[in-house]
Amino acid sequence: MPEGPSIVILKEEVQEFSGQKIIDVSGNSSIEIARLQGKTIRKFKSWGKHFLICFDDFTVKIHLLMYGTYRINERKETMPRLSLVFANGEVNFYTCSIKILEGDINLYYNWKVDVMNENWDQIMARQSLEKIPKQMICDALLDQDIFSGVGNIIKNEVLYRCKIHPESLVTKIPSEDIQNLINESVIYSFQFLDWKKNYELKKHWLAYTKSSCVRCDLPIIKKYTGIKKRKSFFCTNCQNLYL
DNA sequence: TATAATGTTTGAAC
DNA sequence: AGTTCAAACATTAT
Repeated sequence: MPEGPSIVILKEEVQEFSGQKIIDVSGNSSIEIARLQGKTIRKFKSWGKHFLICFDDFTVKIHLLMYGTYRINERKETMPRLSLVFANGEVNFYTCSIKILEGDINLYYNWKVDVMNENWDQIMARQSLEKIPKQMICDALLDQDIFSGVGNIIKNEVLYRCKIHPESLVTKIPSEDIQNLINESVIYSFQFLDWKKNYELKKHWLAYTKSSCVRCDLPIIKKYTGIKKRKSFFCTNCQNLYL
């Protein structure tokens, strides 16, 4: 379910509940959800893959992890982890991680590292990459403290677009290619957003889950790469390996 | 039916 | 004590 763009969609879909009072709360979350009863939602925010429900003095952080889902104005068969009912509807979250962050949300998050945030700072991304010269770029792209919101699909697609082999070492990649990669991580994330809204995300995949390269027709290599051992899909003919 | 998949935290092991 | 790694969590489509 969730890479950054999917959380942005979630945020947009619940806007009708922004400013609403929670008239009923339930769910099997381990947090003290009764605390939300009667509270008014001040704002919905997102930071990468984190979905944030902000109240006056605290914030509920929801992470959909790999299998998390949600329903708006409908329910699944299973009990929600968290269900919020308002005068004008309800939102239900399933199989997700939920935590409460006390106090000012700005003290928890650096908005500059969220590729889809208005405060995204590509200079900071460059600087962060300079601090991990020996890492593989496939790991760096998944680093939520550098490219918050980027997941395995975006990782693979951006590397393919930029013609960079996922196992390339950060410091060995030419500066222009690094810059291109940073730019594309944002561009692709917003395209992902549009495509997903139109239910045509998969149609645009060039490398992820593909079996042959659309540029040269040679086989796409599938391999668990880097420290994070997430699967990479790449063309050894079209993507340069910098070691 | 077994497998793999858009992810992260935790705690054991070293 | 600091680092590393695999297990755990959990759902659905192929």
